[in-house]
Amino acid sequence: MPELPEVETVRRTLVDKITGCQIKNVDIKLPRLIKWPSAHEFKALITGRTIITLARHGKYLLLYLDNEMIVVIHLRMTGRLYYVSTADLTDQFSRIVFELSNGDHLLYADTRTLGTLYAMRPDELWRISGLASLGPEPLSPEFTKEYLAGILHKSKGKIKALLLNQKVVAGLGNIYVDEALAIAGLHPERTANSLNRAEAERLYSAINQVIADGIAHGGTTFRDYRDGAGKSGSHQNHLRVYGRKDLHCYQCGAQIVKKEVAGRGTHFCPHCQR
DNA sequence: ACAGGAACCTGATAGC
DNA sequence: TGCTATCAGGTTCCTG
Repeated sequence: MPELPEVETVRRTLVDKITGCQIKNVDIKLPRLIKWPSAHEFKALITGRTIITLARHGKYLLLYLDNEMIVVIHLRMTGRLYYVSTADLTDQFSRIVFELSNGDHLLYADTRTLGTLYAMRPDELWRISGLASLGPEPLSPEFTKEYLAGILHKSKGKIKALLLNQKVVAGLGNIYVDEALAIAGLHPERTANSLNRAEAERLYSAINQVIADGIAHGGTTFRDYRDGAGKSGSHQNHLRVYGRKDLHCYQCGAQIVKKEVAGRGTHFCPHCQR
């Protein structure tokens, strides 16, 4: 479900509400979601601690506590993290409930239960391989045209697969990759090293643009995604190709194609993207 | 290096 | 109406 713009929106809509709150208790309804340490230790480590801040790296959320511990959360496909004010705990997919000392709750809900949670000190974060190996973030100083061009040049795989790789760029997922390729006018099955300089620069700009737009619109809600206040995003109203199979391309009128590429449902305009 | 498939899960929806 | 197949915003692991 959530890609960088969705996870960042969750962070922004949550950080001010929970900073300074003490975690009075943790109700772990589904212990197997806790990947490190044991669910029992997880609960002991964070109960009674105060939340310092909420950060994000790629698609990971990092909840900093006042005892040097960091609760790391990955929402995977259907995870949702949101603030519930009046003990309104009616979510049927509620999996982990953080009870706050002010009487409110920070709720982790997850339909497919693929999400993962950890509690670690900063020097233990290397254990989360996906977090430790993240590439640069779009819109960051580390993500430069030269960096992307260099990666493209030495990669022989399909451009779609490359962009889904979190080691290459942190935070892109299936929706935003399709959208970035649409904006750049590039076919998802192009080999990465076949892009010329101008195409690489178009792709670079498209990635930054689509991520910035996604954040500005509060993320894309197709089904499950909600922000930290339980609200939907609106970027689904701005998508060019994703979810538009057989509909007409806004630019040329051709029918949008959906095809499996790199193991994922992939949408593109066969006329505009080459 | 890379491709493809399976695995981890549950539920909505499309099709018959 | 009801049953079945397919698909889903992600990541990791295994095989070829």
